[in-house]
Amino acid sequence: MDRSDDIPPHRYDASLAGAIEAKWQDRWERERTFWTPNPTGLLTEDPQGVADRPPLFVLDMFPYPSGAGLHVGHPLGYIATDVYARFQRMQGRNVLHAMGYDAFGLPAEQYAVQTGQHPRVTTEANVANMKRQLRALGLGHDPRRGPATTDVAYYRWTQWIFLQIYNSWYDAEAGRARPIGQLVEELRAGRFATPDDTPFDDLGPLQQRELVDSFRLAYVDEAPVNWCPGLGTVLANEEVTADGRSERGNFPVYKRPLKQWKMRITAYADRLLDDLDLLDWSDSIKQMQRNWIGRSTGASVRFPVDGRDDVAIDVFTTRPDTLFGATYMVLAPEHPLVDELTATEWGDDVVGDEWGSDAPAAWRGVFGATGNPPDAVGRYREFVAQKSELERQAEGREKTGVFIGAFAINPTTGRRIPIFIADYVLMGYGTGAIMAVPGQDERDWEFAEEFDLPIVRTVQPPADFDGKAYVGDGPAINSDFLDGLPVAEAKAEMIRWLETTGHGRGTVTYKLRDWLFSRQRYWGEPFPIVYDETGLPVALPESELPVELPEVVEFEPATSDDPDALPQPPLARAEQWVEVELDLAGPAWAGYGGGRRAYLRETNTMPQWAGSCWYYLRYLDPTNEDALVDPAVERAWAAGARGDGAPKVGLVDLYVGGVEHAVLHLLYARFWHKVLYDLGHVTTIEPFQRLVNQGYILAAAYTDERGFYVEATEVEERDGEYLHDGVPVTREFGKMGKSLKNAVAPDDIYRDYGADTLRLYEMFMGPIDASRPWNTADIVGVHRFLQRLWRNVVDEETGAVHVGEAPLDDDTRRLLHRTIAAVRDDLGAMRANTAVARLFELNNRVTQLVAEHGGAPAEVLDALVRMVAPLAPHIAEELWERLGHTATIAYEPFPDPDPRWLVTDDVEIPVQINGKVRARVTVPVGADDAAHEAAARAEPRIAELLGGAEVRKVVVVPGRLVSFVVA
RNA sequence: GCCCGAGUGGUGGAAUGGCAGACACGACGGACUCAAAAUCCGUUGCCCGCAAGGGCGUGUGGGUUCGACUCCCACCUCGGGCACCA
Repeated sequence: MDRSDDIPPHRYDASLAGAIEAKWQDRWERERTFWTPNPTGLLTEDPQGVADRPPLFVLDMFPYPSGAGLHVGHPLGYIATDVYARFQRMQGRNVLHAMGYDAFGLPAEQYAVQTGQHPRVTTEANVANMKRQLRALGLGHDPRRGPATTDVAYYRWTQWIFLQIYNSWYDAEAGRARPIGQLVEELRAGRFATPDDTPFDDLGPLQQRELVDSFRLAYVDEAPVNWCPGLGTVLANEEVTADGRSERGNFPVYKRPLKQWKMRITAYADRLLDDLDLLDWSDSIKQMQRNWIGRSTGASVRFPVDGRDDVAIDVFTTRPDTLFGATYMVLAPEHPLVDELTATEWGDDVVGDEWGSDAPAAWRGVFGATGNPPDAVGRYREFVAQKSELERQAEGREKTGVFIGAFAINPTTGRRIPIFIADYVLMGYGTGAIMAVPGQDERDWEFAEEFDLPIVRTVQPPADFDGKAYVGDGPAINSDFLDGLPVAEAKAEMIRWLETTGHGRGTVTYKLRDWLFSRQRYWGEPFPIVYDETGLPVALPESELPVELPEVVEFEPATSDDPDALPQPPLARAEQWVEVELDLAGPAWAGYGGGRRAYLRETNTMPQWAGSCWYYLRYLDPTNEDALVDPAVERAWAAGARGDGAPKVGLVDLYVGGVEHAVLHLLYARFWHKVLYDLGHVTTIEPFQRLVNQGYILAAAYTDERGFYVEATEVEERDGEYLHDGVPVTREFGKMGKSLKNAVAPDDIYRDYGADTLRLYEMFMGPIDASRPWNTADIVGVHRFLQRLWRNVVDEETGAVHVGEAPLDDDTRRLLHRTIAAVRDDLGAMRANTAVARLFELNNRVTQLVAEHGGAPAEVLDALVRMVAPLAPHIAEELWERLGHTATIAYEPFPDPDPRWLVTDDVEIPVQINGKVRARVTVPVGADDAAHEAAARAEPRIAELLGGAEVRKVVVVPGRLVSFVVA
């Protein structure tokens, strides 16, 4: 017999779910259900009448529109925010929720390289496919507010923001960015040093420009950068892995000095660090940002060079208290002073090319075995340059280096101490030079042992200490005026001494480096920058925006295996675009511009992070052609309060996304937001008030005996063994995706169960911030719930609605109101998993009532359907309509619990004897302690167990428990 | 090495000082059925016991408390971040 004949015609199965879902998605679109009104501008239309409600901005980290489409891991966060946003709409908020696309970037470009098809074509096709997949989930987004970063109308404003940053400088004294014009005023007023102390207006135009450019928040710098020939582009520090490879593609990365754009994020280090305290983010993410910024407090100390009064070496140390124990110095191999200290000629003397009679052979080591100091330095630098980052790792911490023939003077002891170069000192941190204190630093100890250098303890280790360098606390020794002081006090005292004597001062250093901002790619935002005949950059005026990407034949930068290959951006090949004649009126102080002249365009493009740094701002006012965002619109959405009622400092109320952006996107976006704040374009000091990092969806992945992944869908389980084509394979769990061949497409789940089931399953799997393994077999549980819910309203055979047939008994009423209270709490706190469990319980009760009475009380069904609406909106809309309502349920009030039904007359509590539960008794609510104890003692089993024993103590927690302690 | 986070039934998980295992999957048993599917009902942490009942139990070991999955100390395992950062 054909099975389908047996299925009742009105059963909630995948095909009915599909029909219901399509119906409501169409209707939401047609009725503009999720259009969110702005107070002014082009988006004031208010079809749902919610403009006066308190605002709430809910945001997802927007997706990259990949050609592979979505798998069920992607929408986890989108469903969570949708549930939250829908819940808040039912709580009376005007909710802004939308979805754009982060569409610049490598994959589209690489695909274009392979196929010759323009990246815009594939990008747009991918965006369309992803929109279709997301629409099928029933996400309540305002469809007008989701730009793609590749839209010219969007990246015009990315370029505009770049100009704002370029035309700003950081006034450290004021603690904020200011327009570049105000810098010129300050320079004229003599606030900052000028070359040779020449008054600013007496400097030549070129010198003026160079001086001003050196202050800008976006600047061109020639410095060692991460050059990745395999990708043909340079990369930010954040995009390079610990083993010196590109995060994308895993190609080797080399440090090369190249002229590149940078952004002065380091100017904001303190604010980026300190303002974390104002944000509702997880401690782990805050900690990751703190570590990345890496603020260390200590001192900078100036060491004179022996025999040279024209040079001194500045070091940074976090342990100024150990200065008496500094027995040698180390410079980074590429430190600029090295050449000078080993120069064969300076002044009238010739000293630097001799080892000197007091240099033991051990100091010269293998690199200085023959020849003079310049030879040794040259050999060592060559040795270091050859080492890839990977080799450095593999060698571990083995110390290498060489004495350079010069000595410095320890300012506390007056003793001559030798100067070394070694690659354990990094040019990029602090001053690129250290004072070495082997007694209190493990690395210095190892180096001192290797090169037979003196070791002086300046902190007394405990008696039982048998290690080498002692890094703990203790009284200072061998340190003259510091002796006896604990570390913290000794630090403070030494800083006082340094500042009094002029040998140094207290100071702060950061691990954070300026952000490398240019890439040699095609598919990114062009810079609004041209170069004149001086080779210095000139910013285009706003009227020249947008600078559109030129058409090119080849999209690929030159890639290479050769670490010495040079970057060749694809835009450089668009010669007609690069060479441009413009009439640019420059500022008077710089003396350029005026009349049509030839310029060359910048051929680098911006990194993918540029567009994602500010997209949330554009969601506010996506069609505004006159401003990034209308100030009145920005103010309106910034006006909300935090959950606890305190004013918020971050614009976005709730931001949900993956933890992988902890130090990339989230740091860059905070930086841009703060610049925009300083310049008066936004009114909040932070972009994201509350951040939730959703976990990953994991899935079983299988490897064959060679270690290769096999298609997870083709693996069968037999007697606890996993077989692929009959061959045993090994199971592991990993993040769902293409690379592990374990992706599950949402389209398959829609087809078998419907989108509401998928939404509910993803929410029910576990807490939002935990990773959870996907298990298709578990989906039937939530699908059955929806079937039962459906059947509790609609007769499967006739399609008729049956409600009101059952009386509403007190137990059910109590369960109803307890459920309302719990679900409301859970959804407000983004604990959808437990909210779903509560709804299961209530629905199971309703199912019993329907079985007994042929229908459920209308009051219960009404509340149940409202509570289900945020989680499974399509079925809720359909049931709501069948229950006789005409308007969408999306803005219906979420049910309120009736406090009278949250309390009961009696409560059953446990009775413990010596901490073990021995019985339960029922006591009236509000009974006093004595009544509790009496009820407990009256319970036969307790009476028996207490028997003649001596009760030493009775603990009563009214309404919770009674606990006897017996001897 | 340093800094976070996690460890609870066969499985996903719930409980944040007060009845451990809510809810769900799976499994087992039953009703319906010629049969199966679907649906509905029941049982389901482990051990002893016919039962009443008892013992054990939240990674390991200790501690605080009348009472600990929850707080404290030490350790183990797994996951994440950083890593010669002076």
